[in-house]
Amino acid sequence: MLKYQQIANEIEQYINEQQLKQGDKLPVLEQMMSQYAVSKSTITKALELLERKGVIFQLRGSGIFVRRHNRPGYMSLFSTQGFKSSLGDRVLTSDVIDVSVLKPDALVAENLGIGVSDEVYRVERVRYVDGEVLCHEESYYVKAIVPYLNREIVADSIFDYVQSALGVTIGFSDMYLQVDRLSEVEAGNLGLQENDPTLRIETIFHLTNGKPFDYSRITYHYAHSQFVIQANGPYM
Amino acid sequence: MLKYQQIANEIEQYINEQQLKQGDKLPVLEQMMSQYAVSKSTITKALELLERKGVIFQLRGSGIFVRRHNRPGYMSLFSTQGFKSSLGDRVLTSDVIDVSVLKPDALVAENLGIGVSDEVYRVERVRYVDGEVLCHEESYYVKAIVPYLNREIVADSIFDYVQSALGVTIGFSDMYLQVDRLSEVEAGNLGLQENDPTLRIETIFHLTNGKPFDYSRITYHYAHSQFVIQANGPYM
DNA sequence: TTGTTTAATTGTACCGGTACAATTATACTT
DNA sequence: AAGTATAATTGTACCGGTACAATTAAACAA
Repeated sequence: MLKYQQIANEIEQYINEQQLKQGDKLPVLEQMMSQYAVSKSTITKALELLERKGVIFQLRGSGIFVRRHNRPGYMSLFSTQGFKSSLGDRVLTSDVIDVSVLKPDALVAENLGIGVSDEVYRVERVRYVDGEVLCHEESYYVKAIVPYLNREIVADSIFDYVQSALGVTIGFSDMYLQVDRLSEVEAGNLGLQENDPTLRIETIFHLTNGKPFDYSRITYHYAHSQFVIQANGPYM
Repeated sequence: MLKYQQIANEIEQYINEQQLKQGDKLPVLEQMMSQYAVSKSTITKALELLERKGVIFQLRGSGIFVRRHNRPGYMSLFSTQGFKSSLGDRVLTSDVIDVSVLKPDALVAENLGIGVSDEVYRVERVRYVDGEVLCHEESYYVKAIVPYLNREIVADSIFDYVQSALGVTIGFSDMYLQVDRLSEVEAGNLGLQENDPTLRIETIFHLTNGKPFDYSRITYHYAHSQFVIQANGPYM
């Protein structure tokens, strides 16, 4: 692991351990430099990472402070790798409905940047938080990149598997959000009524080299899905 | 304006002018260094800014490439300053319903980190894109920070005013998303029916020094609001 | 042709430095 | 006490450098 990542983790851990709150001040840069025995730019890089994550904010001439939202029960939309990290002590489970290999339809192929004759894995599952329905997910993985999946892998975290076993790293993703009503079938999946409100999120996940490898459509149960986004500055 | 910001703008402009598409390669770092006559770290900083904005992605050993989503009609959730920038050629207008000074209730005070006896501006408006209802907004500004507002300012962009006239700069914001049904009153505001689906977004905007200055509640018209989020890497 | 090794390309990590602007604390007025 | 100039604190912009890992291209072998 890179130095600046490691340091970022340690600082975040320190904040949690000390139970620092919104506005609390962290040690100054120079102290951190000697504390971790690295150069200024490495510390700066670690802090920048934490700033992007929404953990701290920095104020020139003043110091480095803890930033923290204080609404429990909201999931971060950006725990790109599943929701694991932002769930706290809540338990995430999945019902796997389908894992199969097939040829994508035109829309899926388009979103994955492949041809309709290239194969994809189709995964369908319903996800629960503490036993309550969170969402229904239908996702497609490019088989050339993810050559093998099974129900065990899919029941756990697909992203963990892809990263550790296959050694591919996720680069960036485009998410499309939309509010709509549920169809009859969708309502059945979520234990709701037809025409009930829902949040639909389509996401295209790309590898670091820019190639799409996963296109997923998620419909959220409106009552059990609340999201928080911590945005930074005018430039985001 | 800072060098690296300026350069970031120029590169983005270059991409637009040349109509570069997803995956197209930009000049290599070294060439950019000489092109803009700055050091490597300044170029790096500019590129990092563009990467965060979702304009490019960088691949070590390979080059710098254009990243671009291609779905028209989706607004970026992160044009923190109103939606101006992501609207393209569509026209944003507002009906101002209320601009008044009052004492906040407990909830508003809590979110703004002030007391119930401190004054706030209350602004209520309905916003339209190309004449169609986009959302209903109710927002509260800390009067100590934004000492004056009127209907003209509010009809235009409040954020532009706050930044240019008052010289305060927006630092970061926490957004809370939730899907729900509309109440009768809300439905009236948006020209919809009671119980129709909606996306509610509460946002707390902070200055660079971490102080909240604006708390807003927006309810979106489900048919006219589609959002895109361009997320970066595992660390977001 | 197809795979394999080697070399060139290219962005990133990390170092260490100077200058400076924003904030905060201090000393000094009035 | 209350404002005002002054100095100390502190993060950020920007420079220039070395080392290296990931990618790609070139050379080579089967």
